[in-house]
Amino acid sequence: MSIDPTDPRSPSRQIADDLRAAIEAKRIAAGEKLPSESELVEQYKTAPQTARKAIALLKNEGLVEGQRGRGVFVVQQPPMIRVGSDRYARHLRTAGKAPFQAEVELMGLKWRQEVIELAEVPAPVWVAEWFGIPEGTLVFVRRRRTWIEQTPTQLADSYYELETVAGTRIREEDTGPGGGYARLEERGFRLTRFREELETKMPTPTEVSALQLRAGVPVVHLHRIAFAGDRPVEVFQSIMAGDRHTFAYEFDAPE
Amino acid sequence: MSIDPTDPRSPSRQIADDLRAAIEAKRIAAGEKLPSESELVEQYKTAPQTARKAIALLKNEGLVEGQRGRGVFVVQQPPMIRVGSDRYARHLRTAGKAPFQAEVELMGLKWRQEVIELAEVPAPVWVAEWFGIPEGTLVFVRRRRTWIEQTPTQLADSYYELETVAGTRIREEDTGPGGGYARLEERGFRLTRFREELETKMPTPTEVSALQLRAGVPVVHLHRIAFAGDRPVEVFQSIMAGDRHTFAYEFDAPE
DNA sequence: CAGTGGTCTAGACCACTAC
DNA sequence: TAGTGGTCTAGACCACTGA
Repeated sequence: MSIDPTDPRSPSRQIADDLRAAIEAKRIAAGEKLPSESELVEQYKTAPQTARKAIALLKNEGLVEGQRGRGVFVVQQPPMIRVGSDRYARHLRTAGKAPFQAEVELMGLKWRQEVIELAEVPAPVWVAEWFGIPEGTLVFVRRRRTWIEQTPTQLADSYYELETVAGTRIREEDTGPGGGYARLEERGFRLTRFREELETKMPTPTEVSALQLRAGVPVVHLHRIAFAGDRPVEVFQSIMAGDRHTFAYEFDAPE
Repeated sequence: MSIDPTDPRSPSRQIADDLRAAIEAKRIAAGEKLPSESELVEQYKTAPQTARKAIALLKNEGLVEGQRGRGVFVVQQPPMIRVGSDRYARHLRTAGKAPFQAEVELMGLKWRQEVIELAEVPAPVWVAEWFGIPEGTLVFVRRRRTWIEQTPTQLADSYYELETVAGTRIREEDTGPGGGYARLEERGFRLTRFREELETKMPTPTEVSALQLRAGVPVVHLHRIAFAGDRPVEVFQSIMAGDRHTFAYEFDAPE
């Protein structure tokens, strides 16, 4: 392994490509250590900063992770949580499970929610649009962070019109068995339909620390609207760690 | 604006945070130029490499884009293509539109597909699993790249069992009006159900060049299985540019 | 031709780990 | 204490843009 000066790829790129190939061919397995910076310098006869840059490229792809004083290691992919369109099944709610909880417990994992904020706030534009109310009207928001085992995985905000949640446990820390959706149904909002929209992008630094994301891990922005008949009763936004979630939808062929 | 040595954030991070704030507050609008490297060096009284690193951080977030000889510019978000669960509607196929085509033309955009490979290949593991056949059995694959206007947006592979596509136009460059699904239905496979699975990750360098991705743009891996009754007739994989697609699913509340 | 970004070289200090 | 990664400083060359 050495650098080919006639290669149009820059030296740092060549080193990165070599290492990536080694990782993909499992010559360096998940959890194993990459050659150290000084070893790369010696192997490739290059400057330390060039070796560093090669490693930086791999970090930004989410393939490797540096640990100060120890080395750079091939990332162990964390277990994926499958988020499916069948998780809103009513039978789960009547069994006292909130949608996300059901999903996670199915995989034998421990689940925890941390309530960050319960407040009345002026409705953001897109929330107001779904509710069909003027922008800035007061709405109730539940902000929370979801943990699975020891890792945060999701930042979730649920918005409700004030009269929808007046006097319900949705305004309290603990919404009770079955979660918020169970409380809505008790209030007579029979949830009939859901709409979900997904986007992906790189996280902001705030998101990186709130979700303890490694470099090179994108996030998924999930928007959900829960309908009771034609009426949107909950508008939901979630930012989820991209390396810990897959999304599955199953549907019949529309006519 | 200057660097605070007591701040726990590193200088490059402080500069990046300042610039990001300016971008988010639209003090620097989309398409506008950031201060040049030398201007940053002067403003913050720092070394050029530190300013460079700050800019590199923003690039990896997909917020800015460097243009050699011109400057660093705030990224213009490209228009998003909405990929919805209603795009498989049969009435579109009978109208001669392939699913993706219908979606895109609805937005008034021009659409083009470039066939990369038509071949019989040994089935990859996950494809074999869905078809319920031994790994390595020969299957037919259509690999193609989809362009919208002047930009590539999707790398798509469709897998079929050999007997499913024998003697059909699915094996040819041009599948004819309504696309591959229309041909399957003509053959008697009435498509009744779809399953889609989504994941997101950072692209490989190969994907970066094939999709002409900017730094800091993740990709979405979409897997789809098309069922005729209980039988999977097409297994599909697509890698899509994360900054050009949103995904929308609408479904009734399961019982 | 001056200005700008992209990359490399060279050397330094710090924080942390493992022995 | 030696080895490792993380960051900064300093200086250089090249490729490209725009006046």
